[in-house]
Amino acid sequence: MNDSRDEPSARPPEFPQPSPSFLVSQVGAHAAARFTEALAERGLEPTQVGILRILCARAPMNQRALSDLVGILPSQLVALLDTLEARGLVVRERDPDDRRANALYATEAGRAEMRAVEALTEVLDSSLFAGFSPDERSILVTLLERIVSAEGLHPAVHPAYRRLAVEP
Amino acid sequence: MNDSRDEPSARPPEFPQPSPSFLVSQVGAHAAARFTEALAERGLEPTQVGILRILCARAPMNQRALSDLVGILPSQLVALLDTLEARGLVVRERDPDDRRANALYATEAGRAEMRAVEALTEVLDSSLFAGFSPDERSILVTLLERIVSAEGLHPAVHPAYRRLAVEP
DNA sequence: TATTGTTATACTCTATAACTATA
DNA sequence: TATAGTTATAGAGTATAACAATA
Repeated sequence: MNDSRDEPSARPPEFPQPSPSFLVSQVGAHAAARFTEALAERGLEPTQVGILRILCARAPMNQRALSDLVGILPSQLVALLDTLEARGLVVRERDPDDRRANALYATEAGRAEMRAVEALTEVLDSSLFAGFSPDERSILVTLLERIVSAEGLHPAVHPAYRRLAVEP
Repeated sequence: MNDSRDEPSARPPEFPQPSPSFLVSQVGAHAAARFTEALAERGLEPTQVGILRILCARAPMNQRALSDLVGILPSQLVALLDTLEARGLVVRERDPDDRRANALYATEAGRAEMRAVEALTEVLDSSLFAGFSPDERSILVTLLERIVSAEGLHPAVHPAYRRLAVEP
């Protein structure tokens, strides 16, 4: 780690200037890794949080709709929801209108867990953007949100669930 | 205003403002996915390019050093280099100073391939940052590079290759 | 004895298809 | 017949250990 604050990174001269795409992917993967680390302290994985996040915002929802939204196969959703339900964060209720379908809800404990994860994320933000002024942080967010919008990404769905891909 | 038009994804009100960490990870994963797609047209995978990039910049290098740098296990490096060597992008020569070790080099074809990948990356940049002015693009790059520096990332090594090292 | 590259193998994810119960 | 959820299984990917050659 570098203890000099605003000093530009010491780029080895033999490596060319990386592209903006590479940079955002590199920093994004690092942020994801640090988030995964932080979550581990609560015994959670990013995918579980991704599902919990959706169910806190959009309930009830059946498994097919959830599968389509986040891009996780219905068959793997089963085990994922089993874990979340066993921990009391989510419930499956039978949909009275279609008895084949499960109506998924986040429980109150699930909402509390989600709030804890959000607190943990704020700590991560403080660490990752420690050298940033409020203005700089806000500029970065604005620029990234324009890409989210222009690329048609769902604002709360992480694309890595759809397929694990690495680097540009 | 902008309901379900073909307007780029407005934020559904039930989802809270995402954290900067989530945003950079989300956009980064999307950029990575698009890069993977683009690479597929050349029959390459991101990991192969990551190795080729290193060997174009730093040669000769043995497999142990490469493994340590990019965080790929020595055993998986074998098959990876087999593929790159079979395609003529990389060569293994025996290190005369230490006959256990291979001296790895990118070939001229490997360098040409790397240039093609860089051209392809520029196309991706143009698409991903299409709505950005040169100033905005440069601001984003500067902010991201400060994180690369502050977090001690190697400017040319993608963190997703790195395994979580377990100390014995 | 330790290290480099390699192989063999065990383990873990992911994807596909089959099964059930509803519709 | 088709669909929601589940289960079973095959395939891909990843990690660990053993091995030969060399130091």
